[in-house]
Amino acid sequence: MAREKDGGKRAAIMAAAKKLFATEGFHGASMSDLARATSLPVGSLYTYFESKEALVRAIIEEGWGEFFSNLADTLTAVRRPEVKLAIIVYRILPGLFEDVELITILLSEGARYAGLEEKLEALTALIADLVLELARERGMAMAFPQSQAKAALALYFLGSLDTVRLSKMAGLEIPTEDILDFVRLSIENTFRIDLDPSLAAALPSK
Amino acid sequence: MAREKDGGKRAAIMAAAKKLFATEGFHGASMSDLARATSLPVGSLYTYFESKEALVRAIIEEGWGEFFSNLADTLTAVRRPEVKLAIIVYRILPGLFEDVELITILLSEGARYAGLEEKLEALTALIADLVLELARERGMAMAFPQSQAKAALALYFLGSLDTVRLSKMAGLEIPTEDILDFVRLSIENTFRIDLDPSLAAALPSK
Amino acid sequence: MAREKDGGKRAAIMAAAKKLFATEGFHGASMSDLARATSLPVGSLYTYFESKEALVRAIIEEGWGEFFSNLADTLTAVRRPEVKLAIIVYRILPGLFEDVELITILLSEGARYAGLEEKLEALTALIADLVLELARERGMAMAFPQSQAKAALALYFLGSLDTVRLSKMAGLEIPTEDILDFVRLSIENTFRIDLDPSLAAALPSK
Amino acid sequence: MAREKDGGKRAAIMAAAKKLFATEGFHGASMSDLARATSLPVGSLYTYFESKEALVRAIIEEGWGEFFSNLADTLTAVRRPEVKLAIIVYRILPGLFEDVELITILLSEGARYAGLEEKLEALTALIADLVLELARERGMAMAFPQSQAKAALALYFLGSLDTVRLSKMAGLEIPTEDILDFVRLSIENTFRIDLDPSLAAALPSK
DNA sequence: AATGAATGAGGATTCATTCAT
DNA sequence: GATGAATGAATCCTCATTCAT
Repeated sequence: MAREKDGGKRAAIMAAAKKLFATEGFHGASMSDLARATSLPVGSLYTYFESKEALVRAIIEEGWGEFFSNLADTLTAVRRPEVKLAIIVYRILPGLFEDVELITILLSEGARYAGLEEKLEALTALIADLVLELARERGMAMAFPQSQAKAALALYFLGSLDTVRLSKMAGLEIPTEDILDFVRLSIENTFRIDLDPSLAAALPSK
Repeated sequence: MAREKDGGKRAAIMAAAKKLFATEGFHGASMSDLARATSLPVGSLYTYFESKEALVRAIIEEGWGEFFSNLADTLTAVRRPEVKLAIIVYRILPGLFEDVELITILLSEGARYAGLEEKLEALTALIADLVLELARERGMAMAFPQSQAKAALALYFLGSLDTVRLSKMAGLEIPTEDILDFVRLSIENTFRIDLDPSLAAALPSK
Repeated sequence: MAREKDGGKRAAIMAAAKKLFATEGFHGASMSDLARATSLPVGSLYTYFESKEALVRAIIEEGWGEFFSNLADTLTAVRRPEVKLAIIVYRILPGLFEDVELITILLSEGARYAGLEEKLEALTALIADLVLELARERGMAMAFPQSQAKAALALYFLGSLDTVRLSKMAGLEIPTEDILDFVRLSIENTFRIDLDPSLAAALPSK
Repeated sequence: MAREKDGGKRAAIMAAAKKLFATEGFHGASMSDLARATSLPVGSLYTYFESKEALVRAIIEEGWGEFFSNLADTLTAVRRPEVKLAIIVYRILPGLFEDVELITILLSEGARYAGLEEKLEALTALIADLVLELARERGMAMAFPQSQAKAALALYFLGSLDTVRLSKMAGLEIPTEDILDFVRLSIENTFRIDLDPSLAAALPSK
């Protein structure tokens, strides 16, 4: 039997590539740089990833996948919409915001190869349901028409990602906590809801 | 006397570069591509711009400069803060949003060479004053602490830019109009103000 | 295991580069010229040498190193100073003078990258000791003050190299033998010594 | 009538080029660099010199010409050979050695275009006569056969130039004075002559 | 599977010279 | 004559990928 492809090595490559792509840019980091960073021969990179593109794609897919499945899990596992929101806002978003490297790559030229827009569509769809739920429960007329809700979501999501990115990568002085606070406050105002942190703590994290 | 450096040629190079950088990415567009696109010999590109970096820098500087001076002009030329806001929201932002190429470059790796964060700081400072003015006039307690205002502004600004970019460049289906509507509505809600389009129309555009 | 870096290829590149740099000049010979001369793709040149500069440096280092270690070996392996001189003058110098390509490069712009002056200092130091030894043994008052000895050595060394170079590369009609004869005679006169060729033949060459 | 070619401008170009070629190398200094250094438009350089090559050639020709005509003048104007030698050694050589820039260019790749070897032949011929004269007058059997005299002269001449160059341009620590002293001493020893400085002072300099 | 040398098209940039003005 | 923009071949070097070992 031939040796198995080594999962640890694959992970190591992805980790190093994530850092490199984030700091140097997709084009700024060469496969040789990556080989050096991982102390692996160039050839090996190609036994784990078909191409440089495939590598970014994998990084984005994994990062996004984790974020997205956390989100989906929460939405299905939890019943009360305000708890869903609280978990998103106190656990899932902060987790994503921690990962500046992923964010940077997500917003970079490398994302060209990863279909960011479809991911956003899926996200939008998921949240749209949550919003509907909330509106129904609270007997609210939706503050925005559906189309604006989509714009609102994209704007908030991309806006926070980009703000986090610029803060951490380019020295813009805005603490991630301020961004999160603003997002929470906006949600609370929009849905006239109270997002108590304890709501999020109630459920065990995945 | 020899031929004068041709302003039209310089502009043509910038225009072509803007399009190329936006569609192919800063690294994806080579100077040879640009030469072909402008029907100019490579060498000529370098009589007008010291380097590829200098070229993006010029594009960003020019685009941002126009946007920013429009903004600054409005803020000094107009007295009533709600009119300032209306002009920003009905004239200046739409103008900026029209220029997807600029937006794309602004958010790309090319911006690495253009100090985007300083530009954002300047923008933030300008708007912060406007917000204070508004709050004072309306006798409102500020809805957010100062720090969150900064986060809020960055988030809204970057978020709309990025949403516009993805809509127009990557097929995310969100009309620019929805984005603008959402921004207006948010402002109206935040400041309990009414941003009638006619307020903006009142003043002659620059 | 992948192919090993091929020492023969490295040597072939150096040999071809040596010839090219000597005949065309460091700037006159392009890396493409070298690729053509070696029937190797340009890229391969760079798997063996980091840059064009590194390539000249290697050539100079190797050539000088061989010359210098021959010299140093002789000085330590042999006891009698007149035998040392004889070996230098009948074996080591002629060997160096044979290598016009090396000499040409040594005296060219390429040497800018190779610290010729430090090499000369080292050479001077080595010979200075020999001269002292000789003077002491022969009970001679040194003909020159120390400082002039340094000037004398540099002048003789650089002068012979340059004369050899111009003879062989530019058609100046001075046989290498004449240059060597003159150097020998000068030494014999200076130290009132007799440099019989047989003294040099006595020792086995390295 | 058209404006005359401006001699001052031509001289200024040559002076600046001399400095640039010496410090940056012939290839290292571009015509644009030269234009900047002279505050002259590139085009003007070409109204005074047909090409970059022609420019080095002119620099070498002028520098060498001055040196050589000084030498020739002395040899014809003065009768006693020891005075000739004294003038050469106390006035002409020091003058040449002062001009490191010229020396550097003379020994550089730029000299490729200037026929250095013919110049050396001419110099050799001139000095050979002087040597013969001396030998005859002093009733000496020539210390060297004619061929070695040629080698000796080339070696001394090129050697001192190269030593001066490396001292002043590359930090080799040998004062020009030491070089000159050594040359004088060598001549005095060779021809059993006394080169009193006052011999040189006797004649008015050109 | 592992390795890392090999490849050569393509990258940004320079530069001597020309020539329209 | 003076000017300096125009030119495009040529410069050094990089890099994703392949493939012999």
